[in-house]
Amino acid sequence: MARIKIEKNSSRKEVIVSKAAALFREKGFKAASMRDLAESVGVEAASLYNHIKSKTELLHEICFGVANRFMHKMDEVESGSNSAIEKVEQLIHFHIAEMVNHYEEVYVSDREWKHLADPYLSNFQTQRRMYRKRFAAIIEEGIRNKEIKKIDAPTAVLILLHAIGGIESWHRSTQKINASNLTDNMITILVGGLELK
Amino acid sequence: MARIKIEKNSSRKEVIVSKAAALFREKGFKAASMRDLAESVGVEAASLYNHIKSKTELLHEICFGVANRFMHKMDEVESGSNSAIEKVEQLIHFHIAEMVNHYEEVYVSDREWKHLADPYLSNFQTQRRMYRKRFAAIIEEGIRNKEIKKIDAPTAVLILLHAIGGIESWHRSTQKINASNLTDNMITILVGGLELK
DNA sequence: AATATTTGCTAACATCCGTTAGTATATTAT
DNA sequence: ATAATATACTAACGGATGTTAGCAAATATT
Repeated sequence: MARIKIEKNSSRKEVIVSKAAALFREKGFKAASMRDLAESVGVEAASLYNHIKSKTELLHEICFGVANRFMHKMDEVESGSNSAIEKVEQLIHFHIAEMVNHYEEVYVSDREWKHLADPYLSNFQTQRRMYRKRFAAIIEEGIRNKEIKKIDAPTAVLILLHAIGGIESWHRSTQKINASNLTDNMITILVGGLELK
Repeated sequence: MARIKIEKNSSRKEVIVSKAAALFREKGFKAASMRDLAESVGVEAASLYNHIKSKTELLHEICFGVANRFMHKMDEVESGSNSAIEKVEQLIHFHIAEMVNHYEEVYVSDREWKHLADPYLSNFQTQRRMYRKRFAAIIEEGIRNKEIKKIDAPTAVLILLHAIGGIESWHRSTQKINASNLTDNMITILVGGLELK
């Protein structure tokens, strides 16, 4: 009889969530079937339901796991006493690190949250909006302090977040450029701009 | 008997493709059903098949329509005699204009192309790869000319494309900032960077 | 060793999906 | 007006999907 293998400090549910993240990333939430997931876990589809309530619960776990980590980091950055530019750089660093260390979950949380069901959906959207507002507030602080150019802060936030979220293509060909180089490049471009002055 | 209303110079198929783009954007390709589409067109599901071959064909039409427009613009920009920075700005302008004028199609082409079936899938991926290479070549030209900083050109391209592709949130609240302001902001940030020097 | 609990399996369900067949009706061409 | 074509409808198909019920085996607890 097949059995879900667990590592130390991890439940069978966590194994399933992790495999689900990989599958949802590859195929999309809707296109990934519970039978696909079962195969990737090494078990029959029905057996999954001894550990989880529903397919949607898997998406909850993934999305809110990611969102909570970002919120936590935002608390930390906000309460620090660095300059606005430094705070922005801290956040960019964190986003890239999350993208590298929890690629599947972050990707799914970014692209598949639409398939959450209420009340999780509205909850998630609210959290996301909050996060962006707090990010924008940091940029506005930088503008007041004359560290940052006079730009539309919410737009800048969207640009930053989507620029970072789009490293998926890089992730596929890992050897081409490593994470540290990538981070340097991103911060150079986003903070310093393309133009050589 | 219901009948698909057409405007001047547009076939019924084009109406369906256009409605499909809106639906695929809203729900995702897999989650959008042909019965949903039929309802939005104002007709029974089976009737759609008098005009199209399959659901996937709708995705082809959308994705390659968008891809062709970008390729065409790239031809035009490449053959011009502007500086590299100017070429980059031309392309950014075009991307934003496309995002504003053909929002649903561009969005779907960006996020749902995974659900294309071969040989369309590989065809699309190749075209996309080509486009990015040509974009990167312009940036590398700018680096050689000392117009642009020494950065990793493919990374810069990904950043630019994803930054622009992420204006979806802006599009939802149209009144907040208009297209021209947005474009200015984006070019300022992406070309000039955040930092005030 | 005996019992209780966890975990997995097979089988099946109701529902939704894309699509086709066959037919009726509206429009266009003759 | 008649014929030909384009368009829409109803009905139904085969298959995939998420999930449940009921039972068997493995593991943990006593």
